[in-house]
Amino acid sequence: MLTIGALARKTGSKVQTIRYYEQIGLMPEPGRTEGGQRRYGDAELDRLSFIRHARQLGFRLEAIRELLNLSDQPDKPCQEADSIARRQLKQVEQRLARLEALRTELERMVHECSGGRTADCRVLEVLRDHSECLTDHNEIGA
Amino acid sequence: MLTIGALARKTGSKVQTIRYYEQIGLMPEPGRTEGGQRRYGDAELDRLSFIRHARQLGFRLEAIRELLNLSDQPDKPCQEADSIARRQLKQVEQRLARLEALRTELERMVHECSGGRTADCRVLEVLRDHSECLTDHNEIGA
DNA sequence: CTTGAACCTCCAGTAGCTTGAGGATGTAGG
DNA sequence: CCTACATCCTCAAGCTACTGGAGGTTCAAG
Repeated sequence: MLTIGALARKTGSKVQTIRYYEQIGLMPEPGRTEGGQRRYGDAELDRLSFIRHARQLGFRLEAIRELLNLSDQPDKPCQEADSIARRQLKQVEQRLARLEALRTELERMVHECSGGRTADCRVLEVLRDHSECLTDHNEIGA
Repeated sequence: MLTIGALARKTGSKVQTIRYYEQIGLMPEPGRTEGGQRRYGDAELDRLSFIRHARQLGFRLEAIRELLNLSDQPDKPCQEADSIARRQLKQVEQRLARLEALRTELERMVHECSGGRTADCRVLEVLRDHSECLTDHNEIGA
């Protein structure tokens, strides 16, 4: 039986985050000691690991909730899980493209700022001047 | 003279976002019509473009605030702007690395899910099983 | 039995907006 | 000049995914 702190250490989460997950119904209400402290078993460790891992992969909590529901019903076709992953992949690729453009621009900014005065500084120019923009002007994603 | 809606269209922002920026002091209070509607000139258009662009480059509003303060005092050395950009570049490179690992993992998930039942689905397996994780288990960054 | 780390609940705050209610303004067409 | 209606206004609350703190209790070691 694990305390909440031990569970946090094992999964790399924070204690408050676990309580938050419980609050929003992503983690179940665990057993308690006489004194009211939470105690966790292996099922909860697995579940939280799943959540942690999915979060690190960029899944939103709602998507994770869907995935957890799916994995509770193993006889359903997995199309749904697949499409969630596909959606995720698409978003990741968009973010990558934007970040790569951003890196290029920032590298240029840093290289061209050679320690002059602000008035000559490319860092500010690049941000001021739209025509030098290498990125497309779409939404900034979540 | 631009209405707030026209300014929004020109910069690709939303009307409410512009009002929000005004509220937090990132945009100045503009002139108003007799009836109380906001009217913007070129200075505001430039400033908002700057903000939009910087946001798309991943700068936080606080960093943007710093940059705007800098660009209001063009006689200062630009070291400060440079160091902001450098900080940003470092973060971007970290995010890129994480996202690339993520893409690999998601691609694997999507390719290996061959339309079976949920119980056989790699998407859920990969998320369940830590040993298959290709990403490092660090913080998910903002 | 004491000590101190770890636990508890509840509440507020964070970023960066977004949405909605309920009402006023501005402008184009008739 | 008047009407319609898109756009504007303010204010307030809501969103995601946590994080931090206050103030108090429990647990395990020594």
